[in-house]
Amino acid sequence: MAAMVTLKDIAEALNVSIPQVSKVLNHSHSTVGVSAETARRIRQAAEAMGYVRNRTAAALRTGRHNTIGVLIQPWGAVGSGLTEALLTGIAEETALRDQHIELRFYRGQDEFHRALARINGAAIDGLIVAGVRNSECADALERVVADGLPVVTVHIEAVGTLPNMQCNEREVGRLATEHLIEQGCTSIAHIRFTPRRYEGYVDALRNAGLPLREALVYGTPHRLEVNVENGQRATERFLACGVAFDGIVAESDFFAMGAMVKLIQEGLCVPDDVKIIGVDDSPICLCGPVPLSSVSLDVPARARLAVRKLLDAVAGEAVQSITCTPALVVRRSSGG
Amino acid sequence: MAAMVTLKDIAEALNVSIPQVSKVLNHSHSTVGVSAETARRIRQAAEAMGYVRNRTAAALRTGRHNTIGVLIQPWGAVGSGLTEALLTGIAEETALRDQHIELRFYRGQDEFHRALARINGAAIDGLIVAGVRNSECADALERVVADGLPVVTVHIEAVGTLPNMQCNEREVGRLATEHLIEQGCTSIAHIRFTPRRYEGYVDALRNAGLPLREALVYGTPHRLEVNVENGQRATERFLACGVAFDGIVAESDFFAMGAMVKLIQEGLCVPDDVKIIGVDDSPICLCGPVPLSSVSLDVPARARLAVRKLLDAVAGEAVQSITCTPALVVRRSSGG
DNA sequence: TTGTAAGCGTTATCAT
DNA sequence: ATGATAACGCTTACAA
Repeated sequence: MAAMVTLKDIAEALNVSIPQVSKVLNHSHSTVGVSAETARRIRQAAEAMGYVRNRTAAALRTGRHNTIGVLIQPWGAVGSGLTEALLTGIAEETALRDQHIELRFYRGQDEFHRALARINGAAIDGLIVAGVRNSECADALERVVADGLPVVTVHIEAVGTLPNMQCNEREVGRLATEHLIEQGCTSIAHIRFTPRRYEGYVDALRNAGLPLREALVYGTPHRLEVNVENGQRATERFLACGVAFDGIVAESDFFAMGAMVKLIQEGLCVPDDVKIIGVDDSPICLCGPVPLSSVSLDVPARARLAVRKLLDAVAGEAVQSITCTPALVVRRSSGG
Repeated sequence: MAAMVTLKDIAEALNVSIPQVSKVLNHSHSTVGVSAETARRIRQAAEAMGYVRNRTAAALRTGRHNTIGVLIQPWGAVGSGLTEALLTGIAEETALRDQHIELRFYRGQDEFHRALARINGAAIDGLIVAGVRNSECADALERVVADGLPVVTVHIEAVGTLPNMQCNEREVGRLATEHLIEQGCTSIAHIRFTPRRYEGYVDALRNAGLPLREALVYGTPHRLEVNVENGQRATERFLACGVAFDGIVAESDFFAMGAMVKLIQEGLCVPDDVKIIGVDDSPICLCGPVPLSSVSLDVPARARLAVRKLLDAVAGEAVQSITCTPALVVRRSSGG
């Protein structure tokens, strides 16, 4: 480890006291209590000697680490790009505000608790959590909050009293379905997984006076089953059930891609015979035979919001959940 | 901020000295110099009072932060999942070794230098960098190393003297091409971007005594052009050039997906008429009409290796670049 | 085995 | 405007 320049080194070199140097270099820009001339000399010396502030010492003294913990469960289907979107969003905002990121992943519930214990080692000012799935984890988080560490979550829906940066999930289903209706579809199938989006789908049909047909709704119970294969399987069912359809609302782009592939295999044309829309606006939307329309959950924006709100909380403000509006991303698969 | 229990609190509660408590709680498991009984009491009290070690104070004292910096340029095409694979690989290994991660992204060269300056604030023991593209950045890194902060990179090829966890890139091209040859292809096209993989492609053709045809090689000069559209465009060219072909080695899964889509549109059958293989083994391999064979660069393994080697370097060992061997992932698109 | 003392680099308080 | 002094919580020598 080479020369690690400290305040002391500069103070000695200039024959001034350490606090003087500290005030000039690290106390933002309010150079109160230091003459302009001394300040200039100090700044110059610091530059020349290559001073870089020791964050650790400052943190120990002030109790502020300028670091936020990020605890996430790899999110969405692998390949959806949601985790990456979340991280880059958080990273952008933290960089803007001169904050650092301490990252930790977890998978199951056991890992969650261990990860939480580790990351909560008094080196962060607050915590962003993505992927809290059950109230048991939420309890652990509430305890952390009670201990003085602010927490903001970025997840589908709020758990407990933790402020969550969320999307209007019902609107997701409604938006997608309404879009297909506007494009002229009158019989719309749905590949589902979560209840809210399904409700939105039902809302849209109802509002348009279209019937809801059981045979045109296919659901998978487990997260892991949100994949291309199940999109294909769902579409096979739709084709076999005898009820004609001209649109598919898939609540995941993976489902949608599977549906598209199956339809084309069967000689149908997308979007002319059947229009399709997915959810997530993931990179795979551009990988198929026809570019896939989708509903964006605007993860990067929510991530940035999470950082801002967390810093507010660190500053002592009370923060609450925020619900964002999903956005339509129209491409060829929906005939737009 | 609620009760923050310190060594002092425990020491006072038990009428022992602070160092005693420190030895028992934080000095791993070598409880030398402390009676079994005292140790037991201390551990019990710590548990009861909810002690959690103040990493910041320990770091200030010891100079060891148990934290590694991760500085990455979002990697590969968006959606390739490489960034996520890299991060989860690093995270797994660091978790195993009780290390923490400080994360920072950068995009252009300017951001690189700013990010490097920020992350190098004496709160990390070493640095993993992914995405160094030019020697100018490498110089900055070498300076950091000279200042005492070990650096390990995870990139396509080593830059300067920085130890790099890399893949045998020539082997990537060779492996993919040989696989198609083994599957019976005798006229293989190539959608290229990097020189090494192209060389591997040429090697394989040569070894098999197959001719190299200019018309069956299509390349894009810029990274950003590694996408599905250019895969389609390349395939159009191949189809139009008049030279028959029965295989395509695409050096990216995106290229490969574009090729697959185009071939099927033209009424050709994959893999019967044309076999295809990509590179990256990304999630999109499973999104098309036919599951895509690919060559895996084994990013997670290289990420874990990077952590291990970096910690070795932190411990004072000299570390050198390591070259991993790519692995074939056979799926239907190559007839395997 | 146990306790005392010093110090990591910074910031905050209080004299001067 | 400036400087002396203490303190953040922990670890390491060294003395008892």
